[in-house]
Amino acid sequence: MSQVERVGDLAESVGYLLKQAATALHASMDAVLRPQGLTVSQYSVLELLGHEPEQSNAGLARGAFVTRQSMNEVLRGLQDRGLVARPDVAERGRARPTHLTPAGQAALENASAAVARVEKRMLSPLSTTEHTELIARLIACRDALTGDGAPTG
Amino acid sequence: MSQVERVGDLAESVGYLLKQAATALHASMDAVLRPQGLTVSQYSVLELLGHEPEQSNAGLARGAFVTRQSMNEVLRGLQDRGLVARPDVAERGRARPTHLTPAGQAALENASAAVARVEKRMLSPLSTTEHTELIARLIACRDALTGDGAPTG
DNA sequence: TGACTCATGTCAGCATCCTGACACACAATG
DNA sequence: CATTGTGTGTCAGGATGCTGACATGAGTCA
Repeated sequence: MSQVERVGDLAESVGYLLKQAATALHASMDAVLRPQGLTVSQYSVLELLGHEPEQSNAGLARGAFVTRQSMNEVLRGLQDRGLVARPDVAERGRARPTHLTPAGQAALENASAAVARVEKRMLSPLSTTEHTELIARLIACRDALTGDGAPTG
Repeated sequence: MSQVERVGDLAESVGYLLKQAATALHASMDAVLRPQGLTVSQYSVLELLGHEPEQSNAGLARGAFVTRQSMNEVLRGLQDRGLVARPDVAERGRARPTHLTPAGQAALENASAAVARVEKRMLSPLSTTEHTELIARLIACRDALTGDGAPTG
C-alpha cells in the first residue's frame, strides 16, 4: 500500500503507445491529404459534415476536439475555397448551420478514400476479430476517462 | 474494383477512436499535472529523462514527437525552474546532455504517480489479458504506419 | 413583461509548435 | 589537408490553437 506506483517501461505504456499511434496516423494522414490541398483539420470538418450535414460551428468544434474559435478559422478557410457554405444570417438563433458544397463533396470523396487507405494500411496486421476488439478496447478506455470525473485518489 | 472505399461510421473508425482516446488521455493528464505546476510536455521530458538520463535536446525531441526547436523551449522552462540541468558547454560535439536535478527527480515521482493513476483508470475496464493485447495491437498499428512509407495507391 | 440560464458567434491577446535557414562539431573520404 | 555528410543547437518568422471576455438569440420561469 505504501508502494508508490509509477509509469513503467515506456515501450509498454498504453499512454505512450496511444500517443505514438495517434502521431503516426496524423503524420500519414497529412502526407496523403496535403497533395490534395487539405490539412487534417480541414478534412475532419468535411468528414463530419459528410456524416451529419448542417452542423453549427460549435458542433463541429466538439466533433473535432478543438475550440469554437479554432474551428471558426478552419471553416473560414474552407468557405473561402468554396468547399463549404453557411448562410450569412442565422435563420434561428445565432447558429449558422454549415453544409458541403458540390466541390466540398467531391473533395471529401477523394480525401476520404485516401484516408481509408491509410487506415487500411494501419490495420493490415490485424485480423477482423482483432480489429473489432481494438475498437471495443479504445471505446472502453475513452469512456473510462471521460465518463468518470472523480479520481478521488 | 470500381467501388471507392471511404471512411465509414465515425463511431467505429479506429482513427477517430484513436484521436478520441488520445485527446481524453491528454486532457486527463493535464488535469492532474497542472496542479503540480507541470504541462504535459514538461512531464514527458521528465519521464524520458527518468528512463534514460543524459539525453540531448534532439533526442528528447524525438522521444516527445516534437521538433528540436519546440523541445528547446520546454527544456528552457524546466531549466529555469531548476528541474533539469545541462552543461553550459558541450564536452564533446554540440550536444549538451540533460539530466534531472534532485528537485526534478522529486517532481517526476509525484507527476509519474499521478499519471500512473490516470492510466490505471483508463485501463480499469480491461482485464490483464485485454491490456496486454491492446499494447500489442497498438504497436502493430504504429509499426504498420511508420515502417512502410510507400502507399503507392 | 422581466430576470435568469444556456448555447452560440466573435474579438483580442497569448502560448505553443512548426518551417526555413544557418553555424558548429565530428566522422569518413579523397 | 580539404571535402562531404550527418547530427546538433539556435535564430527568425509564421501558422495554429487556446484562454478570457463580450454580445446576441432562445428557452424557462416568476
